[in-house]
Amino acid sequence: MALQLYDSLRREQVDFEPRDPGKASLYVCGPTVQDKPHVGHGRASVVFDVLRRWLTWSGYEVTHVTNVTDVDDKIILKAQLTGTTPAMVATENLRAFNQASDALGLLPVHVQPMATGHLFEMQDMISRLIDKEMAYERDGNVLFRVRTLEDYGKLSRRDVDDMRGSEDIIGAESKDDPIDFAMWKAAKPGEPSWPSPWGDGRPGWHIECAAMAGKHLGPGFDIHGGGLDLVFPHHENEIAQFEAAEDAPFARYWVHNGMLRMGEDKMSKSIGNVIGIVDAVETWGRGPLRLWYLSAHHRSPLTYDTDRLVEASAAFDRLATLVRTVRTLGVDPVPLDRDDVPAVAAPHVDRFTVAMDDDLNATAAVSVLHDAVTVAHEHVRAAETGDDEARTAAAVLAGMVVTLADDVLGLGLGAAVERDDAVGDRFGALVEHLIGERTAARDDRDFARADAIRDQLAAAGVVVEDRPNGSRWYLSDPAAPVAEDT
RNA sequence: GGCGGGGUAGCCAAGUGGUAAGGCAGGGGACUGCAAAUCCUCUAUCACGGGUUCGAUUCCCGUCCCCGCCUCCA
Repeated sequence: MALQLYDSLRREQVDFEPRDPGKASLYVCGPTVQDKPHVGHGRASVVFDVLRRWLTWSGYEVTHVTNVTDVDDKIILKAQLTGTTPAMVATENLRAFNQASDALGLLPVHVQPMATGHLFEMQDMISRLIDKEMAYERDGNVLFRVRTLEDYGKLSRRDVDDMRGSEDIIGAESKDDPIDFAMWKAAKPGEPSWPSPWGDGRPGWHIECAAMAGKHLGPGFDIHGGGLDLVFPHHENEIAQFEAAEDAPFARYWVHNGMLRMGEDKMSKSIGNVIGIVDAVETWGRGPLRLWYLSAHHRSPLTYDTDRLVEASAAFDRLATLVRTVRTLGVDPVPLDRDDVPAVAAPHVDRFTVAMDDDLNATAAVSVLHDAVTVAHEHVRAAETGDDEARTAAAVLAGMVVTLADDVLGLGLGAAVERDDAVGDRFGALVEHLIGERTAARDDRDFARADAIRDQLAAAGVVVEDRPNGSRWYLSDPAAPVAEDT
């Protein structure tokens, strides 16, 4: 059993067979840098980050490209409203986007092409379409002649005869056909523009992805991803332009992520319910946030809701607790080697693999992790009464959980626990001293003093728990607020 | 109106032609000086009505309801 993906174009789940054996190419539509990224962008980022991580785990050499749209109407408008330049708006928000990506623990993409850096490639593609008479110039604009493509609409399953057309750049009456869309837009006063065979202007949105995916990954690359809301017109038009210009298939698989909702409402600036990615990471922590992102199938809608983030935090703590508990046994979790899976871990790894291979069923995969945690805790119980074999099993299972959670799901579980070590290096002696005093008090059955010390430590953010083999401590998570917060 | 996706326990959410994972919350028990953590345990006629079938939550038809896209959007 190997990876299967649901392909939006074929409308069914199909085997993943890459263009080049052993390699996987991934193009994901990135942001238009008009504003700071919000948690909706984060969902798409995380979904495809997990896909990329799973492909890598599965042995593929992955090339991950995510573009940046750094020139468009909204960026220009934003610049006009704030009295700055489109380039400054784009640069500032691109920086915010990359900062948010780091906070989310996204693996850096291999190529981050920008529209303004690919004017030549876009103009070249447009020229070839004009030569083929599949595009035409009108008042400095260039439009794609939709009806010249027999299979236009195959991705979004739209019939050209049912389409109304839009006035994206010039009035419908000025077009040969109202449904033709702009590939090159003639310059308007005060707007950024570049020279072209058709006069100064700037590229249309859809042409950039067609040109850049083609340039960086080549015809027939493997996976094209993006939000479900991009299916039409964006992706439909990408396919149209690319396949018309190149006479070659564009992408082998189309993967789309579902939209994010804010309670009953759609996340929308006008409602004022936009949550920034960096804010969300600071509030909830990377692990809980990503666990929440993965709490629904990637094609299903997902709702941003405080209660659900609290649940995700609790679920994440359950994973972290196992790691901490295992370490109190005097052993460290043993990282999982995918090429040499220990027998105790094998059934879980197999189930995890089946789940992920099944169109990236991360929700089921997470449940496998939870099952493994339960089994590991059973081993911990036995280990605490001196069963060395059980101790080893617990360490192996905990390591498996950490490796899968971090390498594949990107939760940052190991890092969350390492933070305790970092603090321990500086203040550990102090904490240990207090715990020693508390232990002495408990031995004297002076529970009032023992509880006072525990309360004191708790006030400082140090949680003390008594285990059969002694007391342990760890930091309460600052990124796990109470339910009523926010 | 067109296209598409859904309705599974208090909540979130997988999944299967042979009575349904996991998490969170809650009840009970074990453990603990008390906690915490952990383990065990309890809680679902799978929207409604038909049909196919030995048997459907899972397939088909219909009904009701929800959501997304059809204009910019991850």
